[in-house]
Amino acid sequence: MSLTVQVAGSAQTLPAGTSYAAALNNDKKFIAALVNGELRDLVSLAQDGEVIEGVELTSAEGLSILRHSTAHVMAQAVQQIWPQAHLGIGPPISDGFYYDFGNIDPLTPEDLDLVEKKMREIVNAQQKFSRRVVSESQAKSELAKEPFKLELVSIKGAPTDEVMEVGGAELTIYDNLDKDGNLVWCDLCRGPHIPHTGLIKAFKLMKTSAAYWRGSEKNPSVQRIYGTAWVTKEDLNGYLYRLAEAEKRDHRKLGVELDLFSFPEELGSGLPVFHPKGGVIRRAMEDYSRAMHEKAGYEFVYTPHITKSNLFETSGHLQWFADGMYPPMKLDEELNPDGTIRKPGVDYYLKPMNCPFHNLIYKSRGRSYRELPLRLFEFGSVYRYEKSGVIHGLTRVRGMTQDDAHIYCTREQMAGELKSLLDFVLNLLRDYGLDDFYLELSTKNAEKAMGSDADWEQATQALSEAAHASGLKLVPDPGGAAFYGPKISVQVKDAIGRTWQMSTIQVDFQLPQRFELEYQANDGNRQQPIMIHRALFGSVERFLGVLTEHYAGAFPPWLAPIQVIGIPVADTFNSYLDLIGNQLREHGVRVEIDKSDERMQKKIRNAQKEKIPFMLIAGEEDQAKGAVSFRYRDGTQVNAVAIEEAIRIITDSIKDRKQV
RNA sequence: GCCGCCUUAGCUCAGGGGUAGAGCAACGCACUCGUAAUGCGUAGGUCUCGGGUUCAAUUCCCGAAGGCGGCUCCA
Repeated sequence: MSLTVQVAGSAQTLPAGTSYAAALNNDKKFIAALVNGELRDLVSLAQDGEVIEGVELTSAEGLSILRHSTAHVMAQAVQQIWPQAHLGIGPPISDGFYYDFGNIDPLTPEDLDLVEKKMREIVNAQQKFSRRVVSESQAKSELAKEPFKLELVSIKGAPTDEVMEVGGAELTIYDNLDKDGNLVWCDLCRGPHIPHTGLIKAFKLMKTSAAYWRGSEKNPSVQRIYGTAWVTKEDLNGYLYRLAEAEKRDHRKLGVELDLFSFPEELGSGLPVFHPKGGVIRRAMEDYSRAMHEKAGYEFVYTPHITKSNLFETSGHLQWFADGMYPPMKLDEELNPDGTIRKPGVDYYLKPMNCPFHNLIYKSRGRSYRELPLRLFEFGSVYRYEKSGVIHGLTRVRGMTQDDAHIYCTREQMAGELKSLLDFVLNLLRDYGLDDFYLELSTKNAEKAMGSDADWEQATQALSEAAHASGLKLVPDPGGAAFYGPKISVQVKDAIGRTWQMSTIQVDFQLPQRFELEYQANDGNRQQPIMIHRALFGSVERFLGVLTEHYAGAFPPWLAPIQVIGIPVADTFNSYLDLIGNQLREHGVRVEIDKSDERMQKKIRNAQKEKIPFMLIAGEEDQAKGAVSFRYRDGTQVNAVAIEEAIRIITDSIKDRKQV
């Protein structure tokens, strides 16, 4: 009997019992097969009618398989060292893999070295990965000592994609066999795997941490070990180099080095202060944002940072968001001499969101349909009581300023408003130098939502249409919405490919109801407006943090704290540079002249470390020609530029918000 | 909030039961120089904070605060 299959696009007839490896000509570059769109081991047997393609180690799928197999090697090593350790799950992740273990003490860096050493032995032993289909009862008896695996076997009925140990039609165990075919170790796993461990040429264990079993706080903790694996040592080194580069961009580090901001311990966790240089950047960002909002028809409002609790009762925040709020301040309580309450106090809360305040502005008088859309904008400071473990530099803080606006419009206006809003958002982000985006659509979380399904449906639909109209990639985020409505968030990729959630646009039918917002329609009836919540920076703090990392601290001139530094070849040229500096200042340029006692070389080094966009160097030759010499941050120099030309170059780059 | 690790001068880091060191930065003096570090000198620390053990704690133990890496969560 023979099989007819498609191999790499061409029809072939093969004898029954042919493995995928053989079907693929035993080509060593393949480490797995893609069969009818599903990944399989090479040693599995081809079936009639299948469409077969080879998977190379260097492909995305190949790398995932390599990393998954490396996770198995690590688990084997861990169990060889600590036999009592229970196996959790061990999937590949971007750039690497992890494996979770129960019943094991937290690992030290020395422990990791030990595991790595054991892993090398396993790799050198070239163990084969051998797949074996088992029945549920067989699996349960073989895995009697693995409580987590038993749990996975019993949830197999409802397989989830993220648990790759089980899933698909059958349960499988992968045996690791030594050169003589003896069983060394085995693990419940869906597979596929690389043919043998010898293919693992470059790996490294990166870090350990605790994690919750199956991702839920309610479950027990497991110890997670993260590792990375690559096809070659060069790839591994390249990855480690990229990590080191990313670390150099860390805004927390640059914030200190460039004297931009700090987190004084005295203030408490997650509460930043901005130093003068950080303040310049922040003001430049905010000023430009204000100007653009003004042009786009927004009106500016101001609201206080605290309020009596009834506002947040009306808005529903105390019902749905209390965990994220600072506890209340109780004021004005009066007691009788016996200690009983004579006059109850009032709770005041720091505000976690600006929307209720803007609603009060809307409600301050009757509104006409002629006023809609009404766009209220505020740089609003909000405070959220974030759990201590989640605070992270400027990207996750407890006190922040949102560039927050609320748009009140009619149902008919909503779709158009959303489209133009998305356009406005993306253009503004581009002006700040971010131009690689995708969108995420966060929809209703059944456990944490108020309002009718129909309203949610309509709001989600409108957002979805606006998103599609933008032409950007749209990723669904089921259950990710806030309690009052669905949202689109703009995910921004930075210069080294990391994504950040920045802007959010949310449609809200609920708060207008809860606040009983109204407008008078052209037919004289009273109607309820729809509210759109939106923030472009997300928070000014986070945006500044992301920009710092995006630019690695080398801000474009329009944002740079010091735009130009004058460096004299010797101090006799100080006054000549002062002349140029004063002209630049008249154009509003932030310029300093370095008149310190240092040598010129040292001044250049200092300016370089401060990442100042323009160094203007002047000595005898320049002065004689009425010129200056440019040095840029990348080391290039342009000598003998006439003063007028120099001023034009600098002011143009600032005006155009160009990077230099 | 959970798990682990960390906290010594402004920064980066040595050190270690008998109250401390380096480099850079700061300050002073000399040097006046053409594209990433001139030389010499001076000053700077309740060793994060609070308890405990000890004749003696910055060092060992406990707790807190802050930080870092994850988990969970999120602008």
